[in-house]
Amino acid sequence: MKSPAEQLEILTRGTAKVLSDAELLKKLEKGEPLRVKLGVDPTSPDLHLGHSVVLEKLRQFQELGHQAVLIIGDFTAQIGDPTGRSKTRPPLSREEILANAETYQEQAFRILDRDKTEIVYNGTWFNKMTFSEVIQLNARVTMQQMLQREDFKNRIAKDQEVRLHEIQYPIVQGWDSVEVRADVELGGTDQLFNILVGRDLQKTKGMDPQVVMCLPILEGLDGVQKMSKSLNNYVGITEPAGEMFGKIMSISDDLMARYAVLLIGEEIDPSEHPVEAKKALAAKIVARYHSAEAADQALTNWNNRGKLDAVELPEFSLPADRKDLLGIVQAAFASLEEPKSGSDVRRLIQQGSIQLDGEKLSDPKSEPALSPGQVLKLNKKRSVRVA
RNA sequence: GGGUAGAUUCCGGAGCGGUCAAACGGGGCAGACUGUAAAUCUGCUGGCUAUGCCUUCGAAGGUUCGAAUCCUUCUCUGCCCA
Repeated sequence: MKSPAEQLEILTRGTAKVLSDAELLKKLEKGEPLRVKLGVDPTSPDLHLGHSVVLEKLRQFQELGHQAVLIIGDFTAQIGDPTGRSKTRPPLSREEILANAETYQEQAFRILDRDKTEIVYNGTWFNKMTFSEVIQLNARVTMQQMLQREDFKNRIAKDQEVRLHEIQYPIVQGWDSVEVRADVELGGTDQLFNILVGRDLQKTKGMDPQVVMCLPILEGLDGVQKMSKSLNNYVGITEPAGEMFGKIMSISDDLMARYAVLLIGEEIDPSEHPVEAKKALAAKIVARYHSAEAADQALTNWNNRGKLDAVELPEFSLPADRKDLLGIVQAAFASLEEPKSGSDVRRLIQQGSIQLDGEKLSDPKSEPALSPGQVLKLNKKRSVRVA
Protein backbone atom coordinates (compact mmCIF):
# COMPACT_ATOMS: atom_id res chain seq x y z
CA MET A 1 0.00 0.00 0.00
CA LYS A 2 1.37 3.35 -0.99
CA SER A 3 1.41 6.26 1.42
CA PRO A 4 -1.31 8.88 1.11
CA ALA A 5 1.19 11.40 -0.22
CA GLU A 6 2.41 8.97 -2.88
CA GLN A 7 -1.13 8.19 -3.88
CA LEU A 8 -1.95 11.86 -4.14
CA GLU A 9 0.99 12.36 -6.44
CA ILE A 10 -0.12 9.57 -8.75
CA LEU A 11 -3.77 10.43 -8.73
CA THR A 12 -3.42 14.10 -9.49
CA ARG A 13 -1.03 13.46 -12.37
CA GLY A 14 -2.51 14.54 -15.68
CA THR A 15 -5.61 16.06 -14.15
CA ALA A 16 -7.00 19.39 -15.27
CA LYS A 17 -8.55 20.39 -11.98
CA VAL A 18 -8.77 18.91 -8.52
CA LEU A 19 -10.89 20.44 -5.84
CA SER A 20 -8.96 20.19 -3.75
CA ASP A 21 -5.66 18.40 -3.26
CA ALA A 22 -5.90 19.06 0.44
CA GLU A 23 -9.32 17.48 0.73
CA LEU A 24 -8.25 14.48 -1.26
CA LEU A 25 -5.19 14.00 0.90
CA LYS A 26 -7.31 14.18 4.01
CA LYS A 27 -9.60 11.48 2.69
CA LEU A 28 -6.67 9.31 1.68
CA GLU A 29 -5.19 9.64 5.14
CA LYS A 30 -8.15 7.85 6.63
CA GLY A 31 -6.68 4.74 5.12
CA GLU A 32 -9.98 3.36 3.91
CA PRO A 33 -10.83 2.65 0.29
CA LEU A 34 -12.45 5.68 -1.27
CA ARG A 35 -15.64 5.44 -3.25
CA VAL A 36 -14.83 6.95 -6.61
CA LYS A 37 -17.80 7.85 -8.73
CA LEU A 38 -17.92 8.00 -12.48
CA GLY A 39 -21.25 8.72 -14.04
CA VAL A 40 -21.77 7.65 -17.60
CA ASP A 41 -24.51 8.53 -19.96
CA PRO A 42 -25.48 5.61 -22.18
CA THR A 43 -26.56 7.81 -25.05
CA SER A 44 -24.28 6.20 -27.57
CA PRO A 45 -23.02 2.66 -27.41
CA ASP A 46 -19.44 3.05 -28.47
CA LEU A 47 -16.63 4.23 -26.27
CA HIS A 48 -13.77 6.11 -27.83
CA LEU A 49 -10.39 7.38 -26.79
CA GLY A 50 -12.01 10.52 -25.41
CA HIS A 51 -13.80 8.44 -22.79
CA SER A 52 -10.69 6.48 -22.06
CA VAL A 53 -8.92 9.43 -20.42
CA VAL A 54 -11.29 9.34 -17.49
CA LEU A 55 -11.50 5.55 -17.38
CA GLU A 56 -7.73 5.29 -17.17
CA LYS A 57 -7.79 7.56 -14.16
CA LEU A 58 -10.46 5.47 -12.52
CA ARG A 59 -8.32 2.41 -13.06
CA GLN A 60 -5.46 4.12 -11.27
CA PHE A 61 -7.71 4.52 -8.28
CA GLN A 62 -8.54 0.83 -8.48
CA GLU A 63 -4.90 -0.10 -8.65
CA LEU A 64 -4.36 1.82 -5.44
CA GLY A 65 -7.07 -0.19 -3.74
CA HIS A 66 -10.03 2.13 -4.05
CA GLN A 67 -13.58 1.30 -4.97
CA ALA A 68 -14.83 2.34 -8.39
CA VAL A 69 -18.51 3.17 -8.55
CA LEU A 70 -19.73 3.24 -12.10
CA ILE A 71 -23.10 4.88 -12.40
CA ILE A 72 -24.99 4.02 -15.50
CA GLY A 73 -27.24 6.96 -16.13
CA ASP A 74 -30.17 5.07 -17.54
CA PHE A 75 -32.45 7.64 -15.98
CA THR A 76 -30.36 10.69 -16.85
CA ALA A 77 -30.08 9.53 -20.44
CA GLN A 78 -33.76 10.19 -20.76
CA ILE A 79 -33.05 13.81 -20.00
CA GLY A 80 -30.03 14.23 -22.20
CA ASP A 81 -26.98 16.01 -20.91
CA PRO A 82 -27.07 19.59 -22.16
CA THR A 83 -23.29 19.88 -21.75
CA GLY A 84 -21.65 21.40 -24.76
CA ARG A 85 -24.87 21.37 -26.67
CA SER A 86 -26.34 24.35 -28.32
CA LYS A 87 -29.51 22.43 -28.83
CA THR A 88 -31.78 20.19 -26.85
CA ARG A 89 -30.95 16.55 -27.27
CA PRO A 90 -33.50 14.14 -28.56
CA PRO A 91 -34.53 11.63 -25.92
CA LEU A 92 -33.70 7.95 -26.33
CA SER A 93 -36.01 5.03 -25.89
CA ARG A 94 -35.74 2.77 -22.90
CA GLU A 95 -34.57 -0.16 -25.02
CA GLU A 96 -31.85 1.84 -26.73
CA ILE A 97 -30.58 3.05 -23.38
CA LEU A 98 -30.38 -0.42 -21.87
CA ALA A 99 -28.69 -1.82 -24.95
CA ASN A 100 -26.18 1.01 -24.90
CA ALA A 101 -25.53 0.47 -21.21
CA GLU A 102 -24.75 -3.16 -21.92
CA THR A 103 -22.16 -2.41 -24.61
CA TYR A 104 -20.76 0.37 -22.53
CA GLN A 105 -19.86 -1.96 -19.69
CA GLU A 106 -18.40 -4.52 -21.99
CA GLN A 107 -16.11 -1.89 -23.43
CA ALA A 108 -15.31 -0.11 -20.18
CA PHE A 109 -13.96 -3.34 -18.73
CA ARG A 110 -11.26 -3.35 -21.32
CA ILE A 111 -9.84 -0.65 -19.10
CA LEU A 112 -11.36 -1.13 -15.67
CA ASP A 113 -10.95 -4.01 -13.29
CA ARG A 114 -14.33 -5.67 -13.21
CA ASP A 115 -13.86 -7.18 -9.77
CA LYS A 116 -13.22 -3.82 -8.20
CA THR A 117 -16.12 -2.04 -9.83
CA GLU A 118 -19.55 -1.50 -8.41
CA ILE A 119 -22.15 -0.86 -11.08
CA VAL A 120 -25.37 0.92 -10.34
CA TYR A 121 -28.16 2.23 -12.50
CA ASN A 122 -29.45 5.56 -11.33
CA GLY A 123 -32.94 4.60 -12.43
CA THR A 124 -32.88 2.43 -9.31
CA TRP A 125 -33.60 5.42 -7.14
CA PHE A 126 -35.03 7.94 -9.55
CA ASN A 127 -37.71 5.71 -10.96
CA LYS A 128 -39.01 5.27 -7.42
CA MET A 129 -39.22 8.94 -6.59
CA THR A 130 -42.63 10.45 -6.16
CA PHE A 131 -43.39 13.83 -7.56
CA SER A 132 -43.31 15.44 -4.16
CA GLU A 133 -39.85 14.00 -3.58
CA VAL A 134 -38.81 15.51 -6.89
CA ILE A 135 -40.10 18.87 -5.77
CA GLN A 136 -38.19 18.55 -2.51
CA LEU A 137 -35.05 17.67 -4.41
CA ASN A 138 -35.48 20.74 -6.55
CA ALA A 139 -35.94 22.84 -3.48
CA ARG A 140 -32.34 22.11 -2.54
CA VAL A 141 -31.09 24.16 -5.45
CA THR A 142 -31.74 27.69 -6.65
CA MET A 143 -32.56 28.81 -10.13
CA GLN A 144 -29.67 31.24 -9.98
CA GLN A 145 -27.22 28.43 -9.33
CA MET A 146 -28.44 26.57 -12.38
CA LEU A 147 -28.35 29.64 -14.55
CA GLN A 148 -24.70 30.17 -13.77
CA ARG A 149 -23.93 27.33 -16.02
CA GLU A 150 -22.12 28.38 -19.17
CA ASP A 151 -24.27 26.42 -21.63
CA PHE A 152 -27.47 27.79 -20.25
CA LYS A 153 -26.13 31.31 -20.03
CA ASN A 154 -24.97 31.25 -23.62
CA ARG A 155 -28.18 29.88 -24.93
CA ILE A 156 -30.18 32.44 -23.07
CA ALA A 157 -27.91 35.19 -24.34
CA LYS A 158 -28.43 33.95 -27.87
CA ASP A 159 -32.18 33.73 -27.49
CA GLN A 160 -32.11 29.97 -27.86
CA GLU A 161 -34.48 27.78 -25.96
CA VAL A 162 -33.55 26.12 -22.68
CA ARG A 163 -36.03 23.54 -21.51
CA LEU A 164 -36.82 23.04 -17.89
CA HIS A 165 -35.92 19.38 -17.98
CA GLU A 166 -32.41 20.30 -19.00
CA ILE A 167 -32.00 22.32 -15.87
CA GLN A 168 -32.86 19.17 -13.95
CA TYR A 169 -29.89 17.35 -15.37
CA PRO A 170 -27.21 18.68 -13.04
CA ILE A 171 -29.51 18.21 -10.06
CA VAL A 172 -30.29 14.66 -10.92
CA GLN A 173 -26.70 13.80 -11.63
CA GLY A 174 -25.62 15.51 -8.45
CA TRP A 175 -28.08 13.49 -6.44
CA ASP A 176 -26.36 10.33 -7.62
CA SER A 177 -23.39 11.40 -5.54
CA VAL A 178 -25.60 11.47 -2.46
CA GLU A 179 -27.09 8.06 -3.24
CA VAL A 180 -23.74 6.32 -3.71
CA ARG A 181 -21.99 8.34 -0.98
CA ALA A 182 -19.16 9.27 -3.31
CA ASP A 183 -15.83 10.41 -1.88
CA VAL A 184 -14.48 11.48 -5.21
CA GLU A 185 -16.14 12.12 -8.53
CA LEU A 186 -14.33 11.94 -11.84
CA GLY A 187 -15.31 13.65 -15.05
CA GLY A 188 -14.13 15.73 -17.95
CA THR A 189 -13.60 19.42 -17.36
CA ASP A 190 -16.96 19.96 -19.02
CA GLN A 191 -18.53 18.13 -16.11
CA LEU A 192 -17.22 20.54 -13.51
CA PHE A 193 -20.55 22.21 -12.99
CA ASN A 194 -22.45 18.96 -12.62
CA ILE A 195 -19.92 17.56 -10.19
CA LEU A 196 -20.05 20.70 -8.09
CA VAL A 197 -23.80 20.35 -7.79
CA GLY A 198 -23.18 16.89 -6.39
CA ARG A 199 -20.97 18.45 -3.74
CA ASP A 200 -23.63 20.96 -2.82
CA LEU A 201 -26.31 18.32 -2.53
CA GLN A 202 -24.09 16.17 -0.34
CA LYS A 203 -23.58 19.13 1.94
CA THR A 204 -27.33 19.67 2.24
CA LYS A 205 -27.54 16.10 3.52
CA GLY A 206 -24.76 16.69 6.02
CA MET A 207 -22.28 14.50 4.17
CA ASP A 208 -18.60 15.10 3.71
CA PRO A 209 -18.55 16.61 0.18
CA GLN A 210 -16.91 14.70 -2.62
CA VAL A 211 -13.61 15.71 -4.11
CA VAL A 212 -13.96 17.00 -7.65
CA MET A 213 -11.45 15.65 -10.12
CA CYS A 214 -11.62 16.84 -13.71
CA LEU A 215 -9.58 15.46 -16.56
CA PRO A 216 -8.75 17.28 -19.76
CA ILE A 217 -11.05 16.84 -22.70
CA LEU A 218 -9.43 15.03 -25.57
CA GLU A 219 -9.65 16.72 -28.93
CA GLY A 220 -10.94 14.67 -31.81
CA LEU A 221 -9.02 13.81 -34.96
CA ASP A 222 -9.67 17.26 -36.37
CA GLY A 223 -7.66 18.69 -33.49
CA VAL A 224 -10.20 21.37 -32.73
CA GLN A 225 -13.44 20.03 -31.40
CA LYS A 226 -13.71 17.51 -28.63
CA MET A 227 -13.72 13.90 -29.65
CA SER A 228 -17.25 12.77 -30.15
CA LYS A 229 -19.16 10.30 -32.13
CA SER A 230 -21.59 12.81 -33.51
CA LEU A 231 -18.77 14.89 -34.94
CA ASN A 232 -17.27 11.75 -36.43
CA ASN A 233 -13.78 12.66 -35.25
CA TYR A 234 -13.29 9.76 -32.89
CA VAL A 235 -11.30 6.57 -32.51
CA GLY A 236 -13.45 3.85 -31.01
CA ILE A 237 -11.76 1.54 -28.55
CA THR A 238 -13.25 -1.53 -30.21
CA GLU A 239 -12.23 -0.55 -33.69
CA PRO A 240 -10.07 -3.00 -35.62
CA ALA A 241 -6.35 -2.49 -35.07
CA GLY A 242 -5.69 -1.34 -38.62
CA GLU A 243 -8.49 1.18 -38.50
CA MET A 244 -7.29 2.57 -35.21
CA PHE A 245 -3.76 2.84 -36.46
CA GLY A 246 -4.84 4.63 -39.64
CA LYS A 247 -6.94 7.14 -37.80
CA ILE A 248 -4.15 8.05 -35.44
CA MET A 249 -1.79 8.52 -38.36
CA SER A 250 -4.11 11.14 -39.76
CA ILE A 251 -3.74 13.57 -36.87
CA SER A 252 -1.65 16.70 -36.94
CA ASP A 253 1.72 16.96 -35.24
CA ASP A 254 0.39 19.24 -32.53
CA LEU A 255 -2.37 16.85 -31.71
CA MET A 256 0.05 13.96 -31.64
CA ALA A 257 1.89 15.54 -28.73
CA ARG A 258 -1.33 15.95 -26.81
CA TYR A 259 -2.51 12.41 -27.47
CA ALA A 260 0.79 11.08 -26.24
CA VAL A 261 0.44 12.84 -22.92
CA LEU A 262 -3.23 12.17 -22.35
CA LEU A 263 -3.51 8.65 -23.68
CA ILE A 264 -0.28 6.94 -22.81
CA GLY A 265 1.27 9.41 -20.42
CA GLU A 266 4.42 9.97 -22.45
CA GLU A 267 6.13 12.88 -24.15
CA ILE A 268 7.00 12.75 -27.82
CA ASP A 269 10.75 12.59 -28.41
CA PRO A 270 11.51 15.77 -30.38
CA SER A 271 14.63 14.29 -31.96
CA GLU A 272 12.58 11.67 -33.73
CA HIS A 273 11.10 12.30 -37.16
CA PRO A 274 7.42 13.15 -36.69
CA VAL A 275 6.28 10.28 -38.89
CA GLU A 276 8.21 7.75 -36.86
CA ALA A 277 7.03 9.28 -33.60
CA LYS A 278 3.47 9.08 -34.79
CA LYS A 279 3.82 5.48 -35.84
CA ALA A 280 5.18 4.65 -32.42
CA LEU A 281 2.31 6.43 -30.75
CA ALA A 282 -0.26 4.67 -32.91
CA ALA A 283 1.31 1.31 -32.20
CA LYS A 284 1.25 1.91 -28.45
CA ILE A 285 -2.38 2.86 -28.48
CA VAL A 286 -3.31 -0.12 -30.60
CA ALA A 287 -1.35 -2.39 -28.29
CA ARG A 288 -3.30 -1.12 -25.33
CA TYR A 289 -6.70 -2.02 -26.75
CA HIS A 290 -5.72 -5.04 -28.79
CA SER A 291 -2.33 -6.68 -28.29
CA ALA A 292 1.32 -6.13 -28.97
CA GLU A 293 1.10 -8.53 -31.91
CA ALA A 294 -1.85 -6.69 -33.38
CA ALA A 295 0.07 -3.45 -33.05
CA ASP A 296 3.07 -4.93 -34.89
CA GLN A 297 0.80 -6.21 -37.60
CA ALA A 298 -0.89 -2.84 -37.97
CA LEU A 299 2.48 -1.14 -38.22
CA THR A 300 3.67 -3.61 -40.83
CA ASN A 301 0.51 -3.16 -42.84
CA TRP A 302 0.93 0.56 -42.67
CA ASN A 303 4.51 0.42 -43.90
CA ASN A 304 3.45 -1.89 -46.72
CA ARG A 305 0.66 0.27 -47.91
CA GLY A 306 2.30 1.09 -51.21
CA LYS A 307 2.99 -2.56 -51.87
CA LEU A 308 -0.47 -3.77 -52.51
CA ASP A 309 0.39 -7.44 -52.67
CA ALA A 310 1.70 -7.44 -49.14
CA VAL A 311 -1.44 -6.18 -47.50
CA GLU A 312 -4.52 -8.08 -46.60
CA LEU A 313 -7.59 -6.54 -48.11
CA PRO A 314 -11.22 -7.47 -47.98
CA GLU A 315 -12.27 -9.69 -50.86
CA PHE A 316 -14.90 -8.40 -53.16
CA SER A 317 -17.02 -10.43 -55.57
CA LEU A 318 -18.13 -8.70 -58.72
CA PRO A 319 -21.85 -8.08 -58.91
CA ALA A 320 -23.75 -10.30 -61.31
CA ASP A 321 -26.09 -7.68 -62.64
CA ARG A 322 -23.80 -4.74 -63.30
CA LYS A 323 -20.77 -4.51 -65.57
CA ASP A 324 -20.28 -0.75 -65.58
CA LEU A 325 -17.78 0.89 -63.27
CA LEU A 326 -20.47 2.80 -61.43
CA GLY A 327 -22.33 -0.38 -60.57
CA ILE A 328 -19.16 -2.21 -59.57
CA VAL A 329 -17.89 0.52 -57.28
CA GLN A 330 -21.27 0.91 -55.69
CA ALA A 331 -21.37 -2.81 -55.00
CA ALA A 332 -17.88 -2.63 -53.53
CA PHE A 333 -18.89 0.06 -51.08
CA ALA A 334 -21.97 -1.93 -50.19
CA SER A 335 -19.82 -4.99 -49.50
CA LEU A 336 -17.85 -2.91 -46.98
CA GLU A 337 -21.10 -1.95 -45.34
CA GLU A 338 -20.65 1.63 -46.33
CA PRO A 339 -23.38 2.00 -48.89
CA LYS A 340 -23.20 5.14 -50.98
CA SER A 341 -25.72 6.65 -53.32
CA GLY A 342 -25.18 6.38 -57.04
CA SER A 343 -24.57 10.08 -57.22
CA ASP A 344 -21.88 9.90 -54.56
CA VAL A 345 -20.15 7.08 -56.35
CA ARG A 346 -20.39 8.86 -59.67
CA ARG A 347 -18.71 11.86 -58.09
CA LEU A 348 -15.90 9.80 -56.64
CA ILE A 349 -15.26 8.19 -59.99
CA GLN A 350 -15.29 11.46 -61.88
CA GLN A 351 -12.96 13.05 -59.37
CA GLY A 352 -10.39 10.33 -59.73
CA SER A 353 -10.72 8.55 -56.43
CA ILE A 354 -11.12 5.09 -57.94
CA GLN A 355 -7.98 3.24 -58.94
CA LEU A 356 -7.42 -0.23 -60.31
CA ASP A 357 -3.92 -1.44 -59.49
CA GLY A 358 -2.84 2.17 -59.31
CA GLU A 359 -4.52 3.29 -62.54
CA LYS A 360 -7.20 5.92 -62.20
CA LEU A 361 -10.57 4.98 -63.66
CA SER A 362 -12.68 8.02 -64.26
CA ASP A 363 -15.50 7.03 -66.61
CA PRO A 364 -18.51 5.77 -64.69
CA LYS A 365 -19.94 4.11 -67.77
CA SER A 366 -16.85 2.20 -68.80
CA GLU A 367 -16.92 -1.55 -68.35
CA PRO A 368 -13.48 -2.40 -67.02
CA ALA A 369 -12.25 -5.97 -67.20
CA LEU A 370 -11.42 -7.01 -63.67
CA SER A 371 -9.50 -10.13 -62.91
CA PRO A 372 -9.07 -11.87 -59.57
CA GLY A 373 -6.31 -10.53 -57.38
CA GLN A 374 -6.46 -6.99 -58.71
CA VAL A 375 -6.83 -4.23 -56.17
CA LEU A 376 -9.58 -1.70 -56.51
CA LYS A 377 -8.92 1.43 -54.49
CA LEU A 378 -12.14 3.19 -53.53
CA ASN A 379 -10.91 6.17 -51.56
CA LYS A 380 -8.15 7.11 -49.15
CA LYS A 381 -9.02 4.47 -46.62
CA ARG A 382 -10.81 1.76 -48.52
CA SER A 383 -9.51 -0.76 -51.00
CA VAL A 384 -10.77 -4.18 -51.95
CA ARG A 385 -9.26 -7.14 -53.74
CA VAL A 386 -11.22 -8.64 -56.58
CA ALA A 387 -12.21 -12.21 -55.81
C1' G B 1 -53.73 36.09 -22.12
C1' G B 2 -52.05 40.48 -25.57
C1' G B 3 -48.43 42.03 -29.20
C1' U B 4 -44.56 40.79 -32.52
C1' A B 5 -40.84 37.95 -35.28
C1' G B 6 -39.70 33.48 -37.32
C1' A B 7 -39.61 27.89 -39.29
C1' U B 8 -35.13 26.95 -46.05
C1' U B 9 -31.08 21.48 -48.22
C1' C B 10 -25.71 18.33 -42.62
C1' C B 11 -25.19 23.38 -39.79
C1' G B 12 -25.45 28.75 -40.21
C1' G B 13 -27.86 31.76 -43.58
C1' A B 14 -29.65 34.33 -48.64
C1' G B 15 -33.68 33.72 -51.51
C1' C B 16 -38.16 40.15 -57.24
C1' G B 17 -44.31 34.35 -58.63
C1' G B 18 -41.10 31.76 -63.56
C1' U B 19 -34.12 31.62 -65.51
C1' C B 20 -34.45 27.46 -57.89
C1' A B 21 -32.11 21.39 -56.46
C1' A B 22 -32.16 26.90 -54.31
C1' A B 23 -26.62 32.42 -53.40
C1' C B 24 -22.75 32.63 -49.65
C1' G B 25 -20.05 30.67 -45.36
C1' G B 26 -18.95 26.36 -42.29
C1' G B 27 -18.56 21.19 -42.26
C1' G B 28 -17.83 16.84 -45.24
C1' C B 29 -15.75 14.21 -49.54
C1' A B 30 -12.26 13.91 -53.72
C1' G B 31 -7.85 15.57 -56.49
C1' A B 32 -2.92 18.18 -56.42
C1' C B 33 1.05 18.99 -53.09
C1' U B 34 3.28 16.36 -48.68
C1' G B 35 5.79 12.93 -44.21
C1' U B 36 -0.66 8.32 -47.80
C1' A B 37 0.08 14.36 -41.66
C1' A B 38 -1.05 19.49 -41.09
C1' A B 39 -1.36 23.93 -43.94
C1' U B 40 -2.47 25.50 -48.93
C1' C B 41 -4.82 25.26 -53.84
C1' U B 42 -8.83 23.10 -57.02
C1' G B 43 -13.39 20.58 -57.66
C1' C B 44 -17.74 18.31 -55.73
C1' U B 45 -21.55 18.28 -51.95
C1' G B 46 -30.79 15.79 -52.76
C1' G B 47 -32.02 11.14 -55.58
C1' C B 48 -32.15 8.31 -60.17
C1' U B 49 -28.00 2.92 -65.13
C1' A B 50 -29.11 10.73 -65.94
C1' U B 51 -27.99 15.91 -72.06
C1' G B 52 -33.49 14.12 -69.04
C1' C B 53 -36.66 12.62 -64.99
C1' C B 54 -38.20 12.50 -59.68
C1' U B 55 -38.67 14.35 -54.55
C1' U B 56 -37.35 18.73 -51.37
C1' C B 57 -37.80 24.89 -48.63
C1' G B 58 -42.46 23.31 -40.73
C1' A B 59 -47.80 20.58 -42.11
C1' A B 60 -52.31 20.58 -44.87
C1' G B 61 -55.23 23.00 -48.27
C1' G B 62 -55.98 27.09 -51.94
C1' U B 63 -54.93 31.07 -55.87
C1' U B 64 -52.06 30.71 -60.61
C1' C B 65 -50.33 28.31 -67.01
C1' G B 66 -46.45 28.30 -63.02
C1' A B 67 -45.31 28.82 -55.88
C1' A B 68 -39.56 28.27 -51.23
C1' U B 69 -41.82 32.96 -52.71
C1' C B 70 -49.15 35.04 -52.54
C1' C B 71 -53.79 33.48 -49.40
C1' U B 72 -56.18 30.27 -45.44
C1' U B 73 -55.88 26.98 -41.42
C1' C B 74 -52.76 24.19 -38.30
C1' U B 75 -48.06 22.82 -35.56
C1' C B 76 -43.66 24.56 -33.33
C1' U B 77 -40.09 28.39 -31.49
C1' G B 78 -37.98 33.26 -30.00
C1' C B 79 -38.71 38.21 -28.16
C1' C B 80 -41.68 42.17 -25.62
C1' C B 81 -45.88 43.11 -22.26
C1' A B 82 -49.07 40.87 -18.39
